[in-house]
Amino acid sequence: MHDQSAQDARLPRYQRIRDSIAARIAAGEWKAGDCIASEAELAAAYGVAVGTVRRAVDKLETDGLIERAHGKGMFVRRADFSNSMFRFFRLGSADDQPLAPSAQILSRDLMSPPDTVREHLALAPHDEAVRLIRLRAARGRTLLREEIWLSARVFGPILDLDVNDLMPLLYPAYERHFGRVVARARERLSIETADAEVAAQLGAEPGASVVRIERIALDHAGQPLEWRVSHGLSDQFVYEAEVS
Amino acid sequence: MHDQSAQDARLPRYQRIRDSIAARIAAGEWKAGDCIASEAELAAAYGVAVGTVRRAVDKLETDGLIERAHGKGMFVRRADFSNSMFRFFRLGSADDQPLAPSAQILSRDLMSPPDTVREHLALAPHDEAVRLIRLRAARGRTLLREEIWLSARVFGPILDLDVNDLMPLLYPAYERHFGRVVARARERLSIETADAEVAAQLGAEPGASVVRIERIALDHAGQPLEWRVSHGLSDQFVYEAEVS
DNA sequence: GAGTGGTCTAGACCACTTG
DNA sequence: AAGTGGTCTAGACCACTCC
Repeated sequence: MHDQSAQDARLPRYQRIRDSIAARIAAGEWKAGDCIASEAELAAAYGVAVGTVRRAVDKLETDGLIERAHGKGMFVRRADFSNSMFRFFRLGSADDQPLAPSAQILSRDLMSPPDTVREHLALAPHDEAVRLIRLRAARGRTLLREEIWLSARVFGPILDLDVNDLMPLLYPAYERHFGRVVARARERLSIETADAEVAAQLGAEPGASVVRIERIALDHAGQPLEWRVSHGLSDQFVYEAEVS
Repeated sequence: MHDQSAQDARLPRYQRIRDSIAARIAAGEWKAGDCIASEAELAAAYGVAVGTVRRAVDKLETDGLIERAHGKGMFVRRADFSNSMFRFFRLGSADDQPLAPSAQILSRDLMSPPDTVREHLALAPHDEAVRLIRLRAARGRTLLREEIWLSARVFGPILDLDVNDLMPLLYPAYERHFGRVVARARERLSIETADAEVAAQLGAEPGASVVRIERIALDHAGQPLEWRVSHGLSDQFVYEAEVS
């Protein structure tokens, strides 16, 4: 259990309890669909008032990790919130097939990152980085080609993990193996023409119009965890955002 | 003040208080940037415990209507839509010229809106709507072609206003002339090929790749004010968003 | 009826900002 | 020092689900 924030006395207790419960879910203590401990049990276990536990589970609920059912209990959410595929593409709208987008990791490399990556991940001058190349597909069609960068100092051991430990989703794997929780992200979209490599991997013509999505993923403290550049076919692409 | 939910005894009190405060902001009692009443004052005024007021303002904060500053107070958020152009395009990156994007209103019409517009604006079956077509340009290049729909019941007089009263920006004009404040919006992006009209107005070839931006603009109470479909040239397009 | 989450109270103490 | 929001407590009572 790599549950740093749960130990950090600077954070409020409801936050530490929230992170602890999130880590216990991530560690598999409660699996998707399971009913977790009741509010009263959690309060007793953590030695706090019920109201404090309620604040923690309030946050877990808005974060999408659990669902609460009045009179029944609190349940680990089945649909994983960190699956960005569904945020990016209109798929399975007509027939309500629960399509399972696949992920295929093409490569994992330890390398010296380009300056832009170094900057986004706040790496020191000679720090190395891990680069993953991954394809995401659904309905037998490759929709996303992702280039993912991580600090080797933190995520180095990811190179030696069994590929299945990184499936199907990466963010839960970060939490499982490294205790790092992606709390939020900033994204930047633009339109490009595909270069030869991206075009080949997406099954498109070089020069085809593709969407470029840059994403910096941050933990609850605002520290950068992951830098990602994804390219997607534009014809099925859709992106939704709340602006204020 | 049509503050139905604040009277509906079926809703919890924190919800009714939240709606009441939202309505008071929408009515102009507190304007953008203003410090609203303190938690203690609100609790006394509504005759509830401070904790109940806190739940109400928690919701207002996550809804983005107010910001809270520890030790100072709670402030009405200033939704800054003043330059949506800059949210959409990378311009003037090299030389830091504060370029002035221009706006040109091509047409203003009273018409029966298509069903999709009727739905987004929550119009009654025979309500009419106002449609504006507007071009946005910068650096001598047309970058956005906007199709803007408003309820004629609310915004009908916009047809008779001097065009200069709608310049340079529409949202401030809505507030000036109709007292309607855009508080937030939902946007939906996708990629299309330009049809003949859009291509001509953007100075592109028909079939060129363009960005389609749908936006529903809402007031503080969540009522739809404006529905807008914009098309932009994709080569200079960039879109930034915070995800959580 | 027992157990669950949902609402609400009335305080305590702390941390931050301003005068 | 006074006023603000932030955390936390220890209860009360209600509404819902399941046995």
